[in-house]
Amino acid sequence: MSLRNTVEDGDNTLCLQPEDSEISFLLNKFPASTTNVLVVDNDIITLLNMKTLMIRCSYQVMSDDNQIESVMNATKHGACDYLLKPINEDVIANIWKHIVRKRMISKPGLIPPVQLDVIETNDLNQEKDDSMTVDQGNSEQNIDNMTEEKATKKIRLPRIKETQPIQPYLGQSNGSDKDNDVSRTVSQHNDGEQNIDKKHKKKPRKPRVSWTGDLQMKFLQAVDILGGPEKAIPTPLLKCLQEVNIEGLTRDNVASHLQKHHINLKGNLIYQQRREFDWSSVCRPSLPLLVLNNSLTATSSFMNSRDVYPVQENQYHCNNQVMTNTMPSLPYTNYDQHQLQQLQQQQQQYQIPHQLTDMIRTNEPGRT
DNA sequence: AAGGAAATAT
DNA sequence: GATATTTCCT
Repeated sequence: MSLRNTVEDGDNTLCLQPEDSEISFLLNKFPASTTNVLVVDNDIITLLNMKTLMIRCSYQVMSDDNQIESVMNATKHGACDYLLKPINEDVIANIWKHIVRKRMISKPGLIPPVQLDVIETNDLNQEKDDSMTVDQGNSEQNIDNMTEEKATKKIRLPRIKETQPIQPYLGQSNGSDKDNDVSRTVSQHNDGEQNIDKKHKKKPRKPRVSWTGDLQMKFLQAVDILGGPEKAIPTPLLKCLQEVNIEGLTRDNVASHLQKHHINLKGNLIYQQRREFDWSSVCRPSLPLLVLNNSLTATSSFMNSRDVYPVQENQYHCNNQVMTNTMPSLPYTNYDQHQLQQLQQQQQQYQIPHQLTDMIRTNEPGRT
């Protein structure tokens, strides 16, 4: 299955050049109904099924094609994606993101400032739930446990800083009534006793930046531009992001997100494999194609789990782990037929390794 | 200012 | 309890 915005405009330079007016529209929601999808398969039943799915997701199905050549053609013309079945509906529902992403890459300068998805942390919204908030009260105990624990690692003094005469944090005490809840009573009790310590002088926190959607997408692009996660460092990263009109981020925001990004990558078993292949060289000018196999769902380790973003680079989920497929991928540059065939053969030889999944199972701690 | 870790919010 | 994000420290 290949996907592109249209195959009609004949030139094979990137023909995805959004108009200004189109862009702001895009940033909010890409209209599935203007996305043309070419479905290719040699089985007519599959074709029909796929067509149904596509239509259900409001895509325009141009044709149900079973010609390999169509794939090649589409690829040449900038297909964003190439999936093997079976494909679940989530994948389909999110196809449009590729187009948005591609457009962003092709015309970063045109993109209007992205409004950060900021979550207001209103102190007064404490009233939302009563689910186990005991922690607040316990945190003092924790400090003791921790210091003990830290002794083995690094000795770092707990952050206790008293600057001003402590002002008891009343934020939640005015929670009207509805606190017939034990946890709260407990914590309040503690506060009453020894509020002389700890950081009760709550300095207002910055609103949280939510690294989802466009922001995350651009973050990843910026990381790529800087030479990958190992080379990217906060300040240049911040500048990159500002260049694509993302404003309002601080260096700290970026640094911390980068930190998390690193942690995520380290958690990835196959990270080493990934490093062996210089993806950045492939990904930069255009995205690699991805082949999905069996029921593995591709996703980005960088996205939040609630974000369905099925085809990010070359990763997929497997047994709750993010795996990386090291198969060489097809960039959509102007390969001649022969080169394409060679690459395709390489791809076919490469099966997403069931050995890997087996290996992981074997290494799983035995359950009882 | 980078990197890392604690604190805090979700 | 786990994660995400901010804040602080070296």
